[in-house]
Amino acid sequence: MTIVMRAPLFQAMGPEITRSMIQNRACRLYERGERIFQQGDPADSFFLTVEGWVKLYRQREDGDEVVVAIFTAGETFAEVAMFMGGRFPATAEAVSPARILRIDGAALRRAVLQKPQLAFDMLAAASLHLKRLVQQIEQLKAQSAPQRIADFLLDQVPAEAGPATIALPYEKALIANRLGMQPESFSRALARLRDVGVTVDRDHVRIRDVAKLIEFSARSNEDDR
Amino acid sequence: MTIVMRAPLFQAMGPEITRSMIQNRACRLYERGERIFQQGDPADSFFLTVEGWVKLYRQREDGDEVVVAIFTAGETFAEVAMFMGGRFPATAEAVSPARILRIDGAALRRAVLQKPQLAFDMLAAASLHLKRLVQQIEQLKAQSAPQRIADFLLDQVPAEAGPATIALPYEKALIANRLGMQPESFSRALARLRDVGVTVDRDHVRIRDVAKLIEFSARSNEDDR
DNA sequence: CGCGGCGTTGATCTCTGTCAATACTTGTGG
DNA sequence: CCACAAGTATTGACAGAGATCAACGCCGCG
Repeated sequence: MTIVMRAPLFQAMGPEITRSMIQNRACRLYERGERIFQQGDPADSFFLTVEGWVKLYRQREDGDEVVVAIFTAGETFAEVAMFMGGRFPATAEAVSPARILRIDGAALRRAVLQKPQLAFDMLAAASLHLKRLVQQIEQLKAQSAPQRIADFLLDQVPAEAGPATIALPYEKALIANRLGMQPESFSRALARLRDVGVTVDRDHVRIRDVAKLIEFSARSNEDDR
Repeated sequence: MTIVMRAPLFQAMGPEITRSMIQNRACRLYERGERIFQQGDPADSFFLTVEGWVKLYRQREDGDEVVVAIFTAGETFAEVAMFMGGRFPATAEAVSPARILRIDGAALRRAVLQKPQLAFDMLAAASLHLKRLVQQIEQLKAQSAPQRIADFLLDQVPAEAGPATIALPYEKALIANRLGMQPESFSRALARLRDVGVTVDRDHVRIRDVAKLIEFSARSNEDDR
């Protein structure tokens, strides 16, 4: 439960409200592939990923799935939709075995009215999500497939220069979808990154020099916060 | 000022707080092309478009502009960024002569603490913006240029069937950017919509049968709210 | 050992971006 | 009132990126 308390939302809430909110078995284990909620369901709760990976995607009429976001330990999702009390505009599904905490919307709403400071934290979460979506749009509109992959890899790496090795956190097909391309294109584009010092073995990616990859990706300034 | 009061945010605020907040000449006229704020500026206010059109875009290192959203009369923008008190992650610019109300962040923050209900309205606005961004991502990832244009046109039309005529609200190059394509592609793709009953004259678009266009666009269900 | 899921590779085709030339509109000044 | 310039839109030719379809390889598992 320590990870729960670490989420900014719960820090602000204070231990007593938190505990009252996440009492009885609200935390559940989902198998890989299991749905957490479905596009169109009434949005009466939101979620905190305690462990594992979750994909949030839109289902299109033509049967295609479009991944909008992917969450992992410590991240909350669907708060804003829940707050509106409407319906979920997307579907959430575990892409690995995942432990997920469900938080009741009505309870949170009451908490916010009691402690307005909480609203700021909700907005902080919304802000973060907005920023990520904007970033994604920017990437889709202005960057080639190899550049988007480079950005994705760089997001996984703390360092700003030197060598690094990373394990791809989930299936390549999912990464491809997240990045807005076909699995085949992902494979080819990743191979093309060999020129800038990226080599692949199974699900392990070795970057010879992070700085070089940053230069290649032409990332725009991370001039926020 | 009636349009100000109509914005959900101010409805909830009540007339007295509203008036105290938007007192002295906070409303300003911007010329076409004038910046309202710039990416990286301290985000100490947010804005309500009273009249005209505003584009919100990211400036990339390579000089490209990526339009993230476009706002018009009655819509607020940058609330969430403001609330975080950080810096604007994008630039806002008037694309037509525009009358815009600037609202002080600190004042709003105080108002929220006084009247927690306001927080819900902030979250509502955030929710709307999030939903739009998600929709945009879906379109970019899963739809061809003509389909994206079809969706754009359909957003301008209230009807669900029958004929319609619409005036494009701003320059085609801007629409093209918003839809993630080059002006040339926009021109060609729009021409290709002739097959589904769309004809263009200057900035006027005639749709012979809206239902047919909906079918073509393969829009996913608008299953929200 | 054989099967199924996942990933890669190859061939081909379509769409979109790019570069360049050409209208069309609008506003300005003679 | 006309000529011209600047901004905006369209059209053409071409190249490249990525999608699609198909085949194959790899690996884990029953």
